[in-house]
Amino acid sequence: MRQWYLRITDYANRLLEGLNNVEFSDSMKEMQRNWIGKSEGAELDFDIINSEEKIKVYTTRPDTIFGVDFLVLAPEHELVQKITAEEQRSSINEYLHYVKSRSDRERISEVKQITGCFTGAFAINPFNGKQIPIWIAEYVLAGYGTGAIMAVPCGDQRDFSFAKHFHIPITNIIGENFNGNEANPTKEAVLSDADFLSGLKMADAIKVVIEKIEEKGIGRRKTNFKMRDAGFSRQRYWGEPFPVKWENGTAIPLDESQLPLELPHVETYGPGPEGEGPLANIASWTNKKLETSTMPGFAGSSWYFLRYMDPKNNNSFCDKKISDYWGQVDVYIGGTEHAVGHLLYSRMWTKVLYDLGLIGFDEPFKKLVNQGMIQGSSRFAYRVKGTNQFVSFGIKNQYMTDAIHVDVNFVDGIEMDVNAFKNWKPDFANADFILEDGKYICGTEVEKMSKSKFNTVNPDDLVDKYGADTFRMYEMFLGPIEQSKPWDTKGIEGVHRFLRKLWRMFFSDTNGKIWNEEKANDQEFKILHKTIRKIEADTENFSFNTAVSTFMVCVNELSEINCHKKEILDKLIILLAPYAPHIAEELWSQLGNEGSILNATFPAFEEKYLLETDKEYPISINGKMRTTISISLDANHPEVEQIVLSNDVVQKWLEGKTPKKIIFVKGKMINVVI
RNA sequence: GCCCAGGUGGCGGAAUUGGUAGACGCAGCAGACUCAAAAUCUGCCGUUCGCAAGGAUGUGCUGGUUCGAUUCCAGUCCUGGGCACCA
Repeated sequence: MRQWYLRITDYANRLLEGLNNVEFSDSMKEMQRNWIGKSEGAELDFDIINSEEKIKVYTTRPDTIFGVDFLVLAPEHELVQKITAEEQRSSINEYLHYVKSRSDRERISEVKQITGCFTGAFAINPFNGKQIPIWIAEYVLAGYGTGAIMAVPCGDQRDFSFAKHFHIPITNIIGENFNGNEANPTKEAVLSDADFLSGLKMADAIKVVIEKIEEKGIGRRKTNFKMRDAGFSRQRYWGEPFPVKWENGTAIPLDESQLPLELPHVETYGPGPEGEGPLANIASWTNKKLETSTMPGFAGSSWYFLRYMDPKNNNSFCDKKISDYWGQVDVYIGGTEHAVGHLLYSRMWTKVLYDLGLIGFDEPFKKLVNQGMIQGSSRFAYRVKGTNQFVSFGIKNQYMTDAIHVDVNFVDGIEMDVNAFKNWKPDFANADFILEDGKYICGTEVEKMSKSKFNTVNPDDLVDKYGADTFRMYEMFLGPIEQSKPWDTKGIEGVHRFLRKLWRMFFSDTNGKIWNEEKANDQEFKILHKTIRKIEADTENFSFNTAVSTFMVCVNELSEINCHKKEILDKLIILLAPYAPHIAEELWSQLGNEGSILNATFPAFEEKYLLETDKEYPISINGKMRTTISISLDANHPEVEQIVLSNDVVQKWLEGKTPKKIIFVKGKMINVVI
């Protein structure tokens, strides 16, 4: 069946280069780089004895040309039949039959198995005229490079194993760097017994050989990519239809006036007569000779963000003036599972649209944030083999046991409620338990949340109990957004207490309203502006866990000095609104403010409230912190030295000696070196 | 095997360019309030020696650079993730 392909390989290099201009995580960039799989090397032609044909090999290590002991073709290579010698033909055919019988799965899973077959033909090393045997083997892939390699057993482990297995003599070109027991893939060794390359370091020899190859006209510098073109048709109904019709085997694009092409109504979604998509069953469709495959899911997902900018436009996918205005997506949040799919395709489409002049940027997403997964923390009980007896975690090693997932909802921390366990499933009704210290302790493991692992926690239950704000803030408080971490329901109390404490700054349980309209003092402004600065920075950095802790510190500090002033509280709850929107909105209204807090102006940070005249300097003796001294920030080095040396603690450590040196970093620290 | 990220208290984690390690929270311990409970509040909380003051030690491990290293460098171990006969 004919299939459509997206020629993404044409963009391989630009997709690679473009990674330098986007803010993706290192691991995300690495995944894309691996997938694109750029490698630089050379193609090299080998003549074949008694044949007009040449074998083109691809190598990243042309420096090892004098260590070539054989060539290997992929079994699917087009020259295999042509060059095979008569006396080898039956063996070769047998091997080809064997390869064909093996599924991809087997080929991948039995990687270590060495198989191959000699063709009976010989090639000639273009540099020294040496005759080298030509083999075929399934470890060489038809789809990569030229489907043929030059094998250098002293430098490549697969080649080495192959040579050993088939008793092919090994040439050593790296002297004592090769020990005869395994290949050494180094580039640092100095070449020997390698003609004009002898004495050169391998890494340097690469360039020399490539120049020589091009000069002799027997090959060329060549870059290869692992990435393949992407299959772009699906034999399904749901998907954008291709605006293409077929005339005598030629695909003709529909005229723009015939667009948009919409999916026809169908009664059933069964496949077409010859395995095509469901559209092949629709006469009104096939009569027009329209393409019956549809596009895959990543077609639409590659450019939807552009359509969002201009969703009602009937003339174009998105007016350029509008995409110029909105520009790239500033922040894209998603999982790593899209690394080599959607995120690569949409980068390519954006480049295509940019090349066509239809948009003004060639990377879709400026910044990508991969949120971590909230994992489950599973609990296990240990059943003694062949019994209905369960042994506590700490003493389970005295028995042969099977671990069984236990529902986390009847385990408090790690202590299991044995009665709840008995009632859980009929099988366990008569279970008995071997306890430690009167308790049944469970084993734990962090895994994906999954019903089958009984480690799921239902957010709705928690929202019912604590409210959406608490739940939302606790999720943020758990840790850095990019990190996966296990859910721990116990910790949610802390965030809940914080919100209650916040509420008590406005209303007392006994006296009702306690917030007031008094003027705030410098100390209160200092606390507020310290908070504004930190919240602004943390929010921009997606450091939500530290932002939540900043709110806690702020409320702790304001409570300590009994601040209930609207002037301060107004600003605080505006900061809080993105983190705990419900309570912030409610308090905003309770404070008598007009309208929604969402329309309030974000408070401006003012440095002046944080200016200090003194600094509590840490004083180190030989790099170890011993005490602190409060010193004016204006003090210069000699003044500081005098203050420090007259300090009792410093005097004690000096033991009458004179310090060798006093290091003073203004506004930071002081270190006395004895 | 190759590549990437990461190893900090009982736990989740903090430490913005090398400058007071452990912020904030959970759990725990002791206490206040209460008939009691809940709620709230106070104190302690890396390890270790010490009644205390204070000292020693401490960011996976071994070295190095530095007045000073969780932070930089080299090596090594472990965990998580990705890729994998890609020549």
